[in-house]
Amino acid sequence: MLVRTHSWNLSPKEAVALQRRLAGQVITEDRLGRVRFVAGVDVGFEEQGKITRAAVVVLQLADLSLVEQVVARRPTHFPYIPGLLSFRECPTVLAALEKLTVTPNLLLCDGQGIAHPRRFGIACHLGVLTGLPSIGVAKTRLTGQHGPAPDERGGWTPLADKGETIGAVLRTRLKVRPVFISIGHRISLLTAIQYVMACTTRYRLPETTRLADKLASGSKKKRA
DNA sequence: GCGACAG
DNA sequence: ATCTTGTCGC
Repeated sequence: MLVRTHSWNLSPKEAVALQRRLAGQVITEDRLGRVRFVAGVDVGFEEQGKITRAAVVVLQLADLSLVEQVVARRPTHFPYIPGLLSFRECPTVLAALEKLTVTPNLLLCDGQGIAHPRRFGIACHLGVLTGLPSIGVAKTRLTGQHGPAPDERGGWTPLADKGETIGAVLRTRLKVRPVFISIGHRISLLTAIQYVMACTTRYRLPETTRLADKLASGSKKKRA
């Protein structure tokens, strides 16, 4: 598939300025058609961090069966700085997305969407650059406050910051720590929660994320 | 100044 | 994220 892009050779200050500008392009309401293919995106590292490895898997939403999987590797060019994660991971993820022959209708990203200091986490960045609806699925919190999430599967409580709801703390399974869901692009929070649950079967994380994670980090020499 | 801090 | 073995609990 084709993707938009921009310079990635930026200083942290320039990156922050770009986030403030691109944040204005995020669409926070449902603007997605029928969702048939859902993609999962994840990133891993090789050579002690020297190489960034991005994996994208495309599943058929109906039965969560694997339709396509691609991997891309690039030299790591930006450090990990809380709030600027996308500048470290996007270039390689975009390279992987360009290899896809099937265009997904929705992107589930590993990290935050608008639940970010400048409301522009990696899910927003990937959504805006691809033009695809996207959702941020993070394992831990970056910013915002919240109460306890309900115990039952599918239960959630708002993640708030400065008076606004920026996401949901969602219990995907009974007795497991909740995940942090937030809007990436072209989708509402309620719809995002429904798709995340639709992609989650017997584990805490959605199948898209699990398969992408396996491809991004577990194929070189780890688990048997 | 101090504490927080996606992956 | 990554470096790393066994171990506690459902």
